[in-house]
Amino acid sequence: MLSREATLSGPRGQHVGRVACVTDAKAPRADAVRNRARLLEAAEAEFAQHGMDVSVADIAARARVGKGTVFRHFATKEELLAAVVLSRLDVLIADGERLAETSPAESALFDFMSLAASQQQDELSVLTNVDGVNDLLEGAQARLFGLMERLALQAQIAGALRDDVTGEDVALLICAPGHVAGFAPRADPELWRRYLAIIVDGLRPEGARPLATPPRNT
Amino acid sequence: MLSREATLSGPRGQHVGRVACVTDAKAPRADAVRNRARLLEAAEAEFAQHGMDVSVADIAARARVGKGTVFRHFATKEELLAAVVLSRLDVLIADGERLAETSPAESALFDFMSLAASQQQDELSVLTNVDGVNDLLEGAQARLFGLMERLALQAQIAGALRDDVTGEDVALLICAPGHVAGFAPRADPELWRRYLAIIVDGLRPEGARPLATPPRNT
DNA sequence: ACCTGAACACCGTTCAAGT
DNA sequence: ACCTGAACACCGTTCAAGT
Repeated sequence: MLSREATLSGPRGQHVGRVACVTDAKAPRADAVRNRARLLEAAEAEFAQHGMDVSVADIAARARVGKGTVFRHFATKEELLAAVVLSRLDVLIADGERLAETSPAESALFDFMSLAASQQQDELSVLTNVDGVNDLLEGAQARLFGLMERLALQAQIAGALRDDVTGEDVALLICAPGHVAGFAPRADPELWRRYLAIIVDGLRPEGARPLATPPRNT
Repeated sequence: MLSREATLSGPRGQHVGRVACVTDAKAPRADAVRNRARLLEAAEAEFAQHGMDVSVADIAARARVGKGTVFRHFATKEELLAAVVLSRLDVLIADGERLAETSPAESALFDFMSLAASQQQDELSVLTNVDGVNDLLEGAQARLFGLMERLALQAQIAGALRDDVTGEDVALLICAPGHVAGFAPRADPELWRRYLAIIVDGLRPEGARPLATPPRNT
């Protein structure tokens, strides 16, 4: 067998950010980890409330640290947002993986779509728009797409999902309901469910008509 | 049902911005109208290229006017964007009104959705997000929703559209394909067609399942 | 090693001075 | 009436000085 990659095939790739092994780099200082955690918490709250418009000064103030500290932990304001999104995405994916095993095959996919859409996840938008160098995000995206692929296949076998769509298709479509419903000025905050239902109907095999445009990787 | 369609069926609402009638306000100076036109043209090009990130300085430079002139014509950078979007939306709506009369009843709606989505219209996002006081936008939005109501009704009578969706539903959903496809890093620029097709399948009567959440005005 | 706030650069917006 | 660029305020980011 290939023993070169033995390190990779270990039980569960724990992904602790950087590979901080025993003899590797020195551990970060205590106040550093505390400040980082505070920043993430403050940023999540502020971003949720005011969107991308909050000043980093406000976030720093809420976290009780100096402005400069923000940039010691995160290269840029966008990267801070990305970190927040990433952490939320992590728990979402974990929930999805649980669903994939516990929920009945023909509903797990749609249950997950509903769960994901419910958190107004423009997450994916951040994931792909901060674009470029950030490998953390690439990883999370890949992991999400993997999960979706699994859920999609499962649903297709159960006859609940049309055969001509991919996991990536479904993953991308998750963003639509929240985005679309956000345009209705002062509407029922549950309006997104309406559009998710319509999209799901479009994903079911019953009314499916052949798709002209191919997915990403044919 | 909204029966105020009568006002819409007039001979082309020309919409010249403000109602500049004969005895009304004095006509604007010649250089003012020229500069306004230049600004709109420059802004359209720059926004299309760099998105909301362009500096107003760049736009002013391209239009060959001073920075201050921008704010004499448009209260804010966002309002300038809104004006650009509004003008594009005007021609889109005109095209749609033509479609409503010439195209066969069962395809006019979907043809229009395709047309609208093809111009990566995040237009609506601007329409509703600049929010508040801007009455020009309210007007355009109302006009668009009116058109969609007409197209939707037509399609429903022809049996091409499920009965439980409104014109507003369809109008909002138009934004989804472009938005969603934008998340796929370097994909086929025609990918939006794929998601439009799926959404349209969800809008057809064949596979429709009852919607739990009601539309805006019941 | 990490924290901090003063300093810098940039950009949206305002305004006094011009025509 | 409208144009203009200098000036202002604000904010993301950097950095020298502290511990």
